[in-house]
Amino acid sequence: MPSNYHHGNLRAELLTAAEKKLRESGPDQISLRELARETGVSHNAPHRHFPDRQSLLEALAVAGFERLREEIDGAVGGARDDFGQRLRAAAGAFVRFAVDETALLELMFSLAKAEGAKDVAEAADPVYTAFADLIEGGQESGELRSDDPSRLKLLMIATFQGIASLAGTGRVSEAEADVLLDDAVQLFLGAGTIAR
Amino acid sequence: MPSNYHHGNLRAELLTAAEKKLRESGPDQISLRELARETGVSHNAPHRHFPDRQSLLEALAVAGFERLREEIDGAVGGARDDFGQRLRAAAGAFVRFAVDETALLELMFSLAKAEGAKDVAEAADPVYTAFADLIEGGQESGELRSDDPSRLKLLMIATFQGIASLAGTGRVSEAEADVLLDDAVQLFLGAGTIAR
DNA sequence: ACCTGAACACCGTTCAAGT
DNA sequence: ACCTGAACACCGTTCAAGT
Repeated sequence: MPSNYHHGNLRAELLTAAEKKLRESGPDQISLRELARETGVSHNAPHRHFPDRQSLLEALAVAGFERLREEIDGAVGGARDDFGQRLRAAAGAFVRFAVDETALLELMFSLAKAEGAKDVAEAADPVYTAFADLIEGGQESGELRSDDPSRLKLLMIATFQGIASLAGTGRVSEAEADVLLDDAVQLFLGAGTIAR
Repeated sequence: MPSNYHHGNLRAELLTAAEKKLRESGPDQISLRELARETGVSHNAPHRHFPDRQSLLEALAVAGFERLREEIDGAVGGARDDFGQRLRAAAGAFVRFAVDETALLELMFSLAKAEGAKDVAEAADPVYTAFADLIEGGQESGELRSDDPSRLKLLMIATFQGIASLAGTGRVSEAEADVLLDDAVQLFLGAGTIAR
């Protein structure tokens, strides 16, 4: 039953190969035909799993958001039961992802806003929700001030997003990003000055 | 002297057409052959100005950074002679650019980090320098605390970058981005709480 | 359902040639 | 210097066909 009809997980194999290519050479270098060649199927076999090139990219983005979500959740779960620690862990996981998977994250954000890619936007949602829930929890427990919850929440997300962007594009090193994250969390927790 | 050899500003015309295409359809839809067709030259004429597709994209990014720099400088110059106002104006110009030229800014950042594109990285530098100089000026005049200049500076740049990213990808509206900018500036100026 | 093979239009890039 | 025209290899996409 190995059957010349391939193993049945062609879709997964294509995605893995595409992710590798994305990491090494960027999204422009992802070619359906080349992926098919590498996977040992006809140039047309991928079409059954991904109707066009765009849908392959979207699938990559969806999987990326799912993985990012898992890593944020994992980091939060592994942190001490203290709001500052959990927030720091979540943001740290985000920045780590931005450094390790720069091209993928770029693709993810790029498609999440694209008109056509509804599924990508849906996959992106839980990531923002994860941050939002965490922050709202801190506000409810009083660990974070809550003069205007939604504004503070957005500002925090923006800041983490910005640090991830700087780190992802190499404008700050990972060590500098860690310091930035510490400073940002401390600032938001209202600990006073930014730098000790 | 109109000469069938085209007008002499083929390069500029190609860039303009490419920018339009980028805005309307994204970078993937930029095709040298199509630009040549639209401009009324042979499919090979662009090659004299841009040796390959990548160099056209890099030229777009370089021009983009130059324009962004000009708009930031213009905004700062037009603001009141008060650090908070000038900072707010600079960040506002940045966010406006992110909203109006989302695809271009995405391309700019993407190429500024790319290994090969040294000229793009060089064009990007003045933009960061503009923010850095502004912030350092505020620290020197005492309008901005300076416990640790470089850390605060990076955190501010990251925050503005994040707000621009949220606004550019449509995750916040332009009005929300304005509020975010106000909050961020107020926070950094140490005015106390984030929300009044 | 899943894959193959041929065909079409398009693209980037290169080369030889024209003015 | 700047542009043309032909040629090459590659690509995404579609269609008819095989199992």
